[in-house]
Amino acid sequence: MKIIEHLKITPLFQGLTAEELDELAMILTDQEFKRGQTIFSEGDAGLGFYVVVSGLVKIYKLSLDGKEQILHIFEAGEPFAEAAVFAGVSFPAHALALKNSRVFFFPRTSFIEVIKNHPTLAMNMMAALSMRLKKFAHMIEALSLKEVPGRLASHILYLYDQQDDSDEVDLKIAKNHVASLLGTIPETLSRILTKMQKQELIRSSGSTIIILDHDGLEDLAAGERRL
Amino acid sequence: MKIIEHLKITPLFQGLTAEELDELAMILTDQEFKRGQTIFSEGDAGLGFYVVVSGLVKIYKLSLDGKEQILHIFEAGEPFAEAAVFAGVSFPAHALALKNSRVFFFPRTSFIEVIKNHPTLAMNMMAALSMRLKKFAHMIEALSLKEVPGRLASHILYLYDQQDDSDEVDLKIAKNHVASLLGTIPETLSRILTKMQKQELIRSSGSTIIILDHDGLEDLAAGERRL
DNA sequence: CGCTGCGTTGAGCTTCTTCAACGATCGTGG
DNA sequence: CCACGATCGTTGAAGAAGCTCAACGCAGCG
Repeated sequence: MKIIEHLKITPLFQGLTAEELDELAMILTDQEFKRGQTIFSEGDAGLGFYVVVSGLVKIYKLSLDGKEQILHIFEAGEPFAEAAVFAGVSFPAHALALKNSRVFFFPRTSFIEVIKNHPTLAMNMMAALSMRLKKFAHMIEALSLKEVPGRLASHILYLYDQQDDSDEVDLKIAKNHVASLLGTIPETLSRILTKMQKQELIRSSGSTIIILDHDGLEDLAAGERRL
Repeated sequence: MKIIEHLKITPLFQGLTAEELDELAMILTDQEFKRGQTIFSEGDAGLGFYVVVSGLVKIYKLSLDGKEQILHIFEAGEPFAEAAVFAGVSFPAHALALKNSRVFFFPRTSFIEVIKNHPTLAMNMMAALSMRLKKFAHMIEALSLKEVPGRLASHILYLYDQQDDSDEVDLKIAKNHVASLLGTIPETLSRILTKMQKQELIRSSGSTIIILDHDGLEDLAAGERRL
């Protein structure tokens, strides 16, 4: 698949003319990362941002004693590390490929030149940044106001909305990572999944969750019920 | 003080020409809120964004059982609720005036017209959104990877950096609110402040903290030490 | 076949919250 | 100016939630 084709289906670049897409294609670098490979580390100079073409990328923070908090998991079509470009700072987190991944890299200075002259792109970028902020606000709320069962229920329902149709939801990442995304540890996650099964809220096998009691999960997510 | 004067010293509007500032002045509404008054509530339609002219505004989330998590405290010159404008969604949190406050309100549609034609403003806005994201990422990291003493130490040092010069730091908001900002409750905060005093890390009287042991606080903030 | 990473379960412990009581402070109205 | 209520702040005792440590099963893969 050609570069332009990929750009065309990237939400961030919707509404751009063929010329604008060409301009972007001129400045980007096509990069490959193997599963487990680091894309950048916290503190690295933010010389540009990325768009995932294929694969899966996690953005995460580490504490001194090695505990990990995942901030994002990005799939094909999603940009990441854009904030570093505009804030003009170093990356505030680590990025690692969870699967073999292909990404486009847009160098900071060239991209700024492009975006200055293309209001549509700027509007798209502001919308993308705003959605990120909303997601983060939601995460802060979850971490501070909800207990782990609530966060998990909320996450399962979020996945359900994303992957519409059936009651069968795919976690898409290892339970390990789900724990880190929810701000807890694998042991706690495991225990809570077991409890949820005992209460007939879900059925879990491998990385597939079958939702048995929708309303029950909603109540948990809202904090109106406990396990 | 005239509206234009206020706009001129607002960081978000730095680098704009006099004509651009005039355009902005044309579309804004000048509003006053008394201490304790709600500016908007979670779920309200995001019809525009605000800039604090004077006073103090808190942005916060509430849980069902009434616990509060503060996302931001904004002072003069800072914009808030910009994300709702570009994401085109309802406000994801509540806003309330902590002191009698004056704010400028910029209606969504008019502002979008302006920003489309003024790249400098767009760049400033992207920078502002990016700084917000960075702050949120930091908050998520703190909530998930640090314990309360670490978060408090980190917050004190943050204030210290903001209010340069002396070792005397002003919390600027009630301890109540500090607790909510750090994702904990007043009781816990109080106990930890007491412990920090006993260990000669700080001296606390009212809303003023005197830093006695800088390195000790750094170590706490980094998680290399406990109380 | 054995290794490594993932997942589960149990026991004990730490941290934080909850509940309750009480003192201090501040602003307001009498 | 004082009295009052409201908000804020502190301290104690008990309980809950989640983390640590440890052991073990299981699967995938070289």
